[in-house]
Amino acid sequence: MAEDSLIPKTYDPHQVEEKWYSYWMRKNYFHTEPEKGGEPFCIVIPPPNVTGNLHLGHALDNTIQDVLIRWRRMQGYNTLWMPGTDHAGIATQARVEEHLAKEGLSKYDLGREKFLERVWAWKEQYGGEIIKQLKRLGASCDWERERFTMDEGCSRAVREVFKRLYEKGLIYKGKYIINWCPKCQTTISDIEVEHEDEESKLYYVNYPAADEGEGITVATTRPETMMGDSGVAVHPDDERYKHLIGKKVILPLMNREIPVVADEAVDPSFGTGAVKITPAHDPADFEMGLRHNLPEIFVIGKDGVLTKEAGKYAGMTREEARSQVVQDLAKLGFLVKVEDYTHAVGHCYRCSTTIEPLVSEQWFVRMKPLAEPAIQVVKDGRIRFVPERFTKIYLNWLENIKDWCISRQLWWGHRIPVWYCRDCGEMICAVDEPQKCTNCSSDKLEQDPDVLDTWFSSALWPFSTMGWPEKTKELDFYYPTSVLVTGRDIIFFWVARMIFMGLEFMKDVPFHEVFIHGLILDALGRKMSKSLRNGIDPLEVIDKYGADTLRFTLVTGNTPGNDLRFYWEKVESTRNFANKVWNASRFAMMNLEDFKLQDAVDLENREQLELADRWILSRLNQTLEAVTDNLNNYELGEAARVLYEFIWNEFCDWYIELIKPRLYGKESPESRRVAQTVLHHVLTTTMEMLHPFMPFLTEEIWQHLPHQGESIMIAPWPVVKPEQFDQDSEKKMEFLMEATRGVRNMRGEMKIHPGKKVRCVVVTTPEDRRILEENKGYIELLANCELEIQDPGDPKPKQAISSVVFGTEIYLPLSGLVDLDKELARLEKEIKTITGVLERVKKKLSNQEFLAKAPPEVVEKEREKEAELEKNREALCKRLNSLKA
RNA sequence: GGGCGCGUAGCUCAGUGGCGAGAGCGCUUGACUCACAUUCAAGAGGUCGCAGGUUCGAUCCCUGCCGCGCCCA
Repeated sequence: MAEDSLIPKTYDPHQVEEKWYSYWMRKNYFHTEPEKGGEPFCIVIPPPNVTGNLHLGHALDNTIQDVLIRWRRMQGYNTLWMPGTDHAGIATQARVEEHLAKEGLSKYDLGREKFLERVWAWKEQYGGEIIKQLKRLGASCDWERERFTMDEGCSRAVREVFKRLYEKGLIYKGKYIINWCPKCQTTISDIEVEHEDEESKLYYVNYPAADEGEGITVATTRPETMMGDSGVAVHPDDERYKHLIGKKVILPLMNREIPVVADEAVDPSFGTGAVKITPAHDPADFEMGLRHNLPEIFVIGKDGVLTKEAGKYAGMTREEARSQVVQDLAKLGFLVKVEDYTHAVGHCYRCSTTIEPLVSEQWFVRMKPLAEPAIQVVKDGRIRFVPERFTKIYLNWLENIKDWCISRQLWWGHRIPVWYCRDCGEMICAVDEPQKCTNCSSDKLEQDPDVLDTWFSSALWPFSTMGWPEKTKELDFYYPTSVLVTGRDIIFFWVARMIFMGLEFMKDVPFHEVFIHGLILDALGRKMSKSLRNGIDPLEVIDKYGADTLRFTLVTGNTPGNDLRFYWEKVESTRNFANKVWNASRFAMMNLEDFKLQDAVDLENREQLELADRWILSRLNQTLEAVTDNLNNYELGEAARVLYEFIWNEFCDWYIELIKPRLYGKESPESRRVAQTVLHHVLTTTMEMLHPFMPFLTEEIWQHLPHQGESIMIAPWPVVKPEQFDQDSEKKMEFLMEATRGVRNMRGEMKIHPGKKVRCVVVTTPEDRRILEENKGYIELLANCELEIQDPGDPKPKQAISSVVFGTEIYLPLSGLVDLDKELARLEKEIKTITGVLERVKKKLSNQEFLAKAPPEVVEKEREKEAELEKNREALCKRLNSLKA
């Protein structure tokens, strides 16, 4: 039969995926309009870097989104998944610069305009790549609506937002200390600095008194900045130094007089309790400098090299200067001592270069007023984090927020919409380029050279993609979006910023829920990174195993918010699952060749259903209920697990095996028709449930089965049929399955060849006897045996091994083969374990407090357990005694 | 220093105020049974990190400790 069939024996994802994705695109299923009706369900994609490549983190993030989107679409929601890409300022510019460097060119050789042309060309060339990769993954985004953070609409939103914030006084330009990356040659914001502990030294340096009195010894980790010192600070309450406050000391090497000041920020327990103040090169010192009116002396330039202000150290790198300064201090006798010291040093998140704090003129967003409402909406529950624990991380950050430095010394990005008049110095902020100075009407205007932090534009993503500041029907219908799905690494970068921007400009939250997932780690539990070269290319996984397998692998065994290790073994076992589904369906297709939808019997007519039918329908409904509940709670991994177990264990291992005789026509045509109907119904429903997770495989199968409609992806999500829940059938089946296992177990123990049919003798209670008489065929089929039901009084076979299942005794007579001693030992062991459990149950049931305080159903359950265990133990003991006799 | 998470089978991980605590992989035994050897059947393997507490009952809730990881300062 199989040989005749055109359906391959193993599932081959390759042609299938291509075929169905283009079919879906052709049918325009991903696209939606507000007018389509239905409740809105909307997700905006976290826009990946336009010139980047898909990595496993994206694969996970987008699989989750696609599962939710496909599920809600099937449920009948008006479902919009808004796709797009991010211009990723620093990353993209750096890549193009690297590329230019290979031609021996720098961006300065080209000039700003030509350079930007090159970046756009680069974007055109590589920009589509990641979108193609998302399509390979099966992402059902509304591609007609694809956006890019630098396209006209989004750019306009950026300028509009800037202007409104500027006019409100929430954006300002100021001279402050910022984080400078000497390699990237730009500022970066506080959260873009990564702190790493480094083994370093703590240098104790003596600053002699100016007036022949007592000097002071300061401790510092950065002696190379001391040429920029403009003071020494001690804690005001520090008894050791009280008498020195207000006095002057001499800055060694520079011979400059600097004051000793008192400041609360000094930690008396650090070093000597006295610290040097370098306002131009340390954030804390900068603040102190302001408080005490100390000058900022720039000794390190933007190239990371010491400046003229540093005297003889000018031209050295920071590292060179440090060792030279230390040498000189030692030679001149100022160096008191050096200690080993470990402390956190800031590095650029992109290039890992040590950050240099610098004072410079930059643009900032005033955060306090924006943070306030963003805190409130989360506290009020108008935005909910899943898992909940991320709420605290979010709140904690916003409650301690500092102003956001938004200017970047890059060329690629949204240029700051501010112009300066060369004639009168007027500063003009405008959405569209102004022609004349608003103050003196001069036309000599020059735009600010800097661009905005990339996250400034991504913060607007939920509404800029829908046409803001225009009042569009999309904004009206889909905003606020339903849920944001993202990794926990960008809660601060992105999630928080979208929330305050949304509240400020849309007067409403950008989304109702934030679903945070963990990171994908390698098999050793390390983050995947370029430098470790431990990254896995999702496309490689798709090529080798198919997109469905990758998706299912990423989703299973993943609990919300927790990291996930990537194992090829896990991919393989998921591939096996896909193949299992394929083959179960293949079996169904082969046995439904003559089956049409109109042939289906009415499943509501329960009379014609066999026990196995009623059982699988009941299990199907339990599964559907569990899958739906889990999806509702963002427990995607659990939903997938439930499906996996239902399909493999219950549907394949038991139901399909049980209906084979009926399908092969060994029973009545009516029975065959019923089995076909149930098989078709269960498989179709299961494929529908599995579709959000494995869209390609399920579409392929669904299309092969008798079906109604054009595609599984627009089929309605199945609904629970309460009348199909069937406790009684489940209980009976459980008994029959356990009995089957009992026989199989005995066969295994006696090493009876699976092909050999054996005779078994069963002794049971009257009520179980009825169940057995009606359904013993199930056991006979699946354990390859013949059951002979005996009356309790009849003599039991001596030469036999036995098994007790829910009080029913099953004997496998084997004259001459049974090792009596072994059998006795086996029985004794079994009795011992049962007795142990039984004792615990009895103890519980004799505890008055348990009976009084435990819920009745728990007590009832314990009673049932007691009865069953008693029954089993009694049977086992009787058997033991009869063998001994 | 503060916060968060994790610690369950050899490995990777699920799980629940009431179970003889589960899965996948790995391991042992047997079978190429007409959907599937990417399979089927049977089996071994656990002090649920440690110590207290709450409770009729704790692997689960609380406290402390130990170990690992992450985030923030």
